[in-house]
Amino acid sequence: MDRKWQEAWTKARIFEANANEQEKFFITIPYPYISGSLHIGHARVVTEADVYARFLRMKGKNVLFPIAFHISGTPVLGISLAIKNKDPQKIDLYKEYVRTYVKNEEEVERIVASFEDPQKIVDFFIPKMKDEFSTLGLSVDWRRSFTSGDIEHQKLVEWQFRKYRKSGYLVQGKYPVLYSVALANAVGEDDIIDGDLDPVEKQEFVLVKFPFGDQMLVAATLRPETLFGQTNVWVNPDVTYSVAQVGKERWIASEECFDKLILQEYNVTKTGTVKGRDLLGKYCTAPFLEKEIIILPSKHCDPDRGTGIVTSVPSDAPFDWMSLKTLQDSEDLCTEYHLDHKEIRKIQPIPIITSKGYGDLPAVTLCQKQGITSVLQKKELTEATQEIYKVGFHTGVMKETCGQYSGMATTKARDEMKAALLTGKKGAIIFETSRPAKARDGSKVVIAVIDKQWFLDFTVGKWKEHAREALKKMEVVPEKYRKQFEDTFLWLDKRPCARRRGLGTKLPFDPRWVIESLSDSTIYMALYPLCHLIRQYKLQEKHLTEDFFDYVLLGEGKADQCGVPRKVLDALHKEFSYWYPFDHRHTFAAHLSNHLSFMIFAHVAIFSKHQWPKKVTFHGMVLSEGEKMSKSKGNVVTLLEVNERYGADTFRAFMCNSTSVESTCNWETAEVEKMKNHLGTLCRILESCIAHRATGPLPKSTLSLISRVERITAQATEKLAAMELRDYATLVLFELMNWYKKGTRKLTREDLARVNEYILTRWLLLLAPLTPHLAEELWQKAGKKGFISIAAWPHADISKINAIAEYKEEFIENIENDIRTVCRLVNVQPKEITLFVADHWKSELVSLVKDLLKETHDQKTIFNAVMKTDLRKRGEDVTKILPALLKDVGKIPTFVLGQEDEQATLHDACADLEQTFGCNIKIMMADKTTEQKARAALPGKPAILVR
RNA sequence: GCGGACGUGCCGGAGCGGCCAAACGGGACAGGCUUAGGACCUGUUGGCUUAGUGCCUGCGCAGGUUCGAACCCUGCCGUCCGCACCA
Repeated sequence: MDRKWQEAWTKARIFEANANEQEKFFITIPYPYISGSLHIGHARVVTEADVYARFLRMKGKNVLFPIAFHISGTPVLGISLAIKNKDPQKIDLYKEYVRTYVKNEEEVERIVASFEDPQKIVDFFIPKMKDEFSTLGLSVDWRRSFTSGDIEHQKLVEWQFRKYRKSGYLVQGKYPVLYSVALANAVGEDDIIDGDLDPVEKQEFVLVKFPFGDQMLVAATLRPETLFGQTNVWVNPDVTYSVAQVGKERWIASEECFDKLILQEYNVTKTGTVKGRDLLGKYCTAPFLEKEIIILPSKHCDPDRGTGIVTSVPSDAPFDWMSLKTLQDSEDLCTEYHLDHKEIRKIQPIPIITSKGYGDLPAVTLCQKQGITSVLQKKELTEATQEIYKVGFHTGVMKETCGQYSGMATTKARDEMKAALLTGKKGAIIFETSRPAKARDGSKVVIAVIDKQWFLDFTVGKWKEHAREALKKMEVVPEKYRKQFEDTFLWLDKRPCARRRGLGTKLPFDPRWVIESLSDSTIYMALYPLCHLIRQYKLQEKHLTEDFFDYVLLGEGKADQCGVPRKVLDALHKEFSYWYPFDHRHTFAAHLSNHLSFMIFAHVAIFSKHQWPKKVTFHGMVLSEGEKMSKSKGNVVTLLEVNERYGADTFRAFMCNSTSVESTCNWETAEVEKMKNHLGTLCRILESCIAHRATGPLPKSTLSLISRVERITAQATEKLAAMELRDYATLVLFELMNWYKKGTRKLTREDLARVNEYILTRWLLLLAPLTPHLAEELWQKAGKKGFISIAAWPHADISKINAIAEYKEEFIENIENDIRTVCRLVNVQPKEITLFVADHWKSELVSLVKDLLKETHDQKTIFNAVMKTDLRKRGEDVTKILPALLKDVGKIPTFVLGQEDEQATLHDACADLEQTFGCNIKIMMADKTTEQKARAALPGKPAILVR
């Protein structure tokens, strides 16, 4: 059934939107990146956008909902490289993908082999992705689809970057990246073994230079603020260090270190070596202290970490403290290294930082506390180091031993001391990975500094100011994300925007660089109004010049210079002006700090104010059976599976009904099955409505049902307009059904048929955005003309909303429940039930109190006010009732019907109640009986006597 | 570390100062319908309470503000998300 309607829609082209006189609505979602089969994560955003788009279309808007595809970046390239390199895993994986579409094994082989060419991957998967998306029943205008590799897109991006450059937003500079020497390339998280599980970060070490004769001993530290506590320098006695000319200086450091420095834009010439052992016992000059300190042995200096030389701060570094202690406690060890044991024993830790609860010598204190007695307790030492770092760094204050930095917070001292080292040429910077890491080919990952990296500099000029202005005017749903935008805008600084590899658009003025994939996808929505027309008019690459885009998008520039007839340009400009800006972008919340923010920046950089984004909405993530979807867990649910097992409507209904748009959706097969089941029931009910219809006046007993239907219509409309899809779905899938069942239970066949006639169209229309296939099918079965997908959204007849009728129904229901409670408590099968309607004066009292409550909740005030009226005559009773009433205002009925109406309502329901309880039911006025029980009656709560 | 969000019944999840023992959905239990199963219908599903439509306890934990708090404030505990060159 799904396929049938999808084809019918395509054939009738009802979702192809063109500029016209109608009010437009242009909704977009992030174009998906090709990565094999689409799964329910991809499907969430499009489904939600589609429900909304369908609603607005039915509301009479000219809705454009397009989808394009993103192919930029390294992943697609990575696939083709892997296949070129005959990577068996990747080949198998892609064979499997292809097999889902192609049955002939030879053909599968041929297709996968062709993937050596990345374009072939794109060519193969794009149509499949469109098909897979289509199985969801999307109301997408596919004519306007393109990929980020298409020439139209590339030309647009080139135009965008030329604009950036003219505005001074593009700058060049040095930049550290994760790098593999063997691959001679930068590597991303995906390229690193376990890069996703244990991310590799870039750490900045400060190199500290120790004058040592005419050379410099170079140590590396993460904590320059501790340098006043230096007592000695550690070198590894078993390591042979290198000596190298670095600029005008001669440095001593590990060979590995120099290799890294070479990659980090240092001018290094290795000139010789020196054994660690030979440095022991000698002295070098410590920066800040400006005095000689001794060089001592430590086997824990790793030549592949920093420089392989470590400056020792035993007061704050547990490793240093234990190393020092080992040496001090062992005369033999000193003798082995030809050190004067007495001298070594004189070395004392220097207190430098006071931090909460650790005293002056946190390393000493903590080692004692944790029972650390040996340098070999590596794990404990590392933990202790981290703890001191955390506490010392965030709560610490520099002591009087720290010269001009005394009294300063450690965080501040750190920055200032680092700066002092750098400006005084006593220090430098080296980048290290936060953990040892290997690329997928096994090669070591280090950090390289790229020179002349292109950046987008968000801090230039009024860029941020404009972005904030755009944000201010933009609708953000949920509103709580606005603050997150503001915060993001604050820390956005310079962003590298080009790489040396990957698919995408080349920088027009520096074609060695490819524009990075998040930077090339910030204004592509501007192509949706145009792309199919550019193709229709057969415009070529040579036409898509700066002038072309200037004119079509901005209405400025020299229109005659691009070789496109003015008429065509005007047609394009007109279409563009009609649609742009987009009215709504629906996105994953995780995209906020990058894609969405860049999108806003790009728009304010390129477009004028009236073309800035109008609205952004966010959805939550999708879990599968309570867990993140991943191939390794095997819980990825593809759209192909969804289509096979459940069909589009079940998917849509589940997705929208299971959770609110902004929350996490948990896909649980058992729950989805239930939804499928429910839709089956719903379908049967609607079919019986179709089969059994008649025109004619509706009986009085359906007043409340009609009221509810109208109310639900109004609510559904409201919820949809606010994109509160869960509430909408619950209303039309469940509430409407429940009220229908309840409200039609006791109707005659004839009345039922009339209700059916009334409700059927309404119900189908309300369902149409959510379950379009089901709605379309039943619409046709009911003999309605045209597609329900483009039928007019129903108006709620507010005048039929009858709160009193609804209340009366609840009133009777409450009585039923109360009678049941009483019967259960008394434990009798009732033979006769008497209902006593409360006295007239009680209605007066409750009405009065209800009014008074609008003003105050103060018991005294209310009591006094009541006593001023005629009710004073009932003073004693009032004193009894009032406190109870005020204690729980829930007891006060929504409407005070009054004695007459209450009695009449009970009379109307009497027959039903008698049937329900299988006994005779008497209704009496409480003031017309001597029965004690009757005195308990309250408005809305008749007293009940069971016999 | 920085920034943000969340914590409600057997479960998913509403509620965002009074109408809350808590919408809606699901599960479980009991009954009806049925050859049976499914579907469907009815009732029950925190504790106490056998003349009663009530009372008590309860919305992560501990306090506070208020006539009144799941909802506001403070602290604590726990869970999740984002932090850029990655799509």
